[in-house]
Amino acid sequence: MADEITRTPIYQQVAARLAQEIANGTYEPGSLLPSETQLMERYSVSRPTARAAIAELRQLGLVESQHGKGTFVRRATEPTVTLDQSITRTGKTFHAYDRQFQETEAPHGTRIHTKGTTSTLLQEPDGVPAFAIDRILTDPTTGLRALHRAVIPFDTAQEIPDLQAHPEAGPTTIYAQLSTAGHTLHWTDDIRARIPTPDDRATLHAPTSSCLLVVHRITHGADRPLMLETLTIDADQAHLTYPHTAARAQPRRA
Amino acid sequence: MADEITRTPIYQQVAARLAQEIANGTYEPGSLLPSETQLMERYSVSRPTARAAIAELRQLGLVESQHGKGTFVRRATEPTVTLDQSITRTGKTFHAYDRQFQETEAPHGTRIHTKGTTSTLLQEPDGVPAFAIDRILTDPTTGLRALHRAVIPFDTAQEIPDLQAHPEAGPTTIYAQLSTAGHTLHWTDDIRARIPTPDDRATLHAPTSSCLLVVHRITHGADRPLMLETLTIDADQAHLTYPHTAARAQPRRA
DNA sequence: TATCATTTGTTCGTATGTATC
DNA sequence: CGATACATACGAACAAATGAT
Repeated sequence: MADEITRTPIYQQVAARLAQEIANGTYEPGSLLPSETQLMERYSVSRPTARAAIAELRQLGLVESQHGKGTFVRRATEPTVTLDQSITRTGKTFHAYDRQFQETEAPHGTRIHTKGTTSTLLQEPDGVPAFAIDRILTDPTTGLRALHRAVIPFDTAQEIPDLQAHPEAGPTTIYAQLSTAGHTLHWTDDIRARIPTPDDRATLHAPTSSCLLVVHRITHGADRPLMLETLTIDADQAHLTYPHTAARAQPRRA
Repeated sequence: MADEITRTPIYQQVAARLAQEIANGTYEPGSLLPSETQLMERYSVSRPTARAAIAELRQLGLVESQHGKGTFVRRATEPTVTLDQSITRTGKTFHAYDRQFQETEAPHGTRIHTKGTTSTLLQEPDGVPAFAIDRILTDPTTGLRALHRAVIPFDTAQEIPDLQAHPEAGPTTIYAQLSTAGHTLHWTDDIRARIPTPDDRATLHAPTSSCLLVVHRITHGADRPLMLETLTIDADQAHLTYPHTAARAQPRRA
């Protein structure tokens, strides 16, 4: 690289140049990037440097390497699955995003004590006993997998016999139970994003995923949070939509 | 590493072990991880292997390296800034998240032709002429920076003299203008997450950021999309909240 | 089926640059 | 200035996956 003065590392210069060539179409989506050996010759760098440049592109999500085959330019991949996050009701029946998913495995319930973010979102101290029900949801048309966890404090479950007997019911079923028990429900969705752990990638079957969207949905009664749902999806494959309107401004609760 | 049989790479074994020791508190948040030289001795590996292990932890967001000082265990960092994404109005005045931000620089307007995701979200073909107004917003209490881009098709601007004269007005101002022009407004937020480019990191002043949250907000009139806003923030520092209630289920527009 | 060339993955060794204290 | 630490860069070797011969 003809750059002796600036302090930009060589591998970043190579990466930047390759990124530009991908952007302008020199290397087309789906095509093979030059092999490490070829990059060594072309840019007069060592193999570790060529590898570092490719690693940079991988981290940016521009390319994908396959052992024994080569490094491919990733196709610009817009998230395809749209998750409408609005909740609707018709009479006593609630509808939410879980309607578009199938359960591939039986839900797995455990008893936990809340802590950390869970406690914060439920506005409870740490150590409150609760049911935790984990599910793997699958979108049948695309194969997208999502992780769903529902956390139901014992306090909430105790009010409602049906809920206590079957905490592993689906969220919309629980909404209906809470509603018929006299609660006026509203929700707060809390949306974050984070890097997947290797475990996340395995359970979501998304080995190349780069970011996860995490939606915490808190179901509120009139005075306090009643349950917490957490939905985790691959941000490369799915995105969220929220239809909404302007509400009349009102004095906020403390 | 006493592992001659399994095919797990050594650097991943070291990384997994360090990750566990970080999780169980052997290495406390904020403390210094053993240096590369120490890791070489402790695990009987070479420097590149020790470095690869640390790189793995960096990618998982568990540690942060500082040139000349060492590698530190990152404090478990919950996003601190909460962006309430609801829109409220009092009379003719609209309020949105932009109320909690300051503009550090003057907005930068250009004329563009829509393409790609922008066209899709505006439900227009590619090549439609539009104003694009870019802003850098700053939360004064925390220093969080956010990127904001408003895309206003000429079709929308032409209806409204004030808007055409000053397309660089803030979103809530534009909502008011559209509303007084007779439009009944509603919004659809489209939420995605992606890895930051080096440019993103620079403009957001978030060199260690791992994921970005991207919110596309489409302002709809009665029949068609009127404008598109895009808000980009560091997911490590901020999260979004959407308060909502169950709407009556209604037949959907095609 | 077996072999071989190609390609990426892993691991070692070593040297130099540069930031920090 | 020197010691320590991470960053960059080169060279070399072998392993493992892939596809073609």
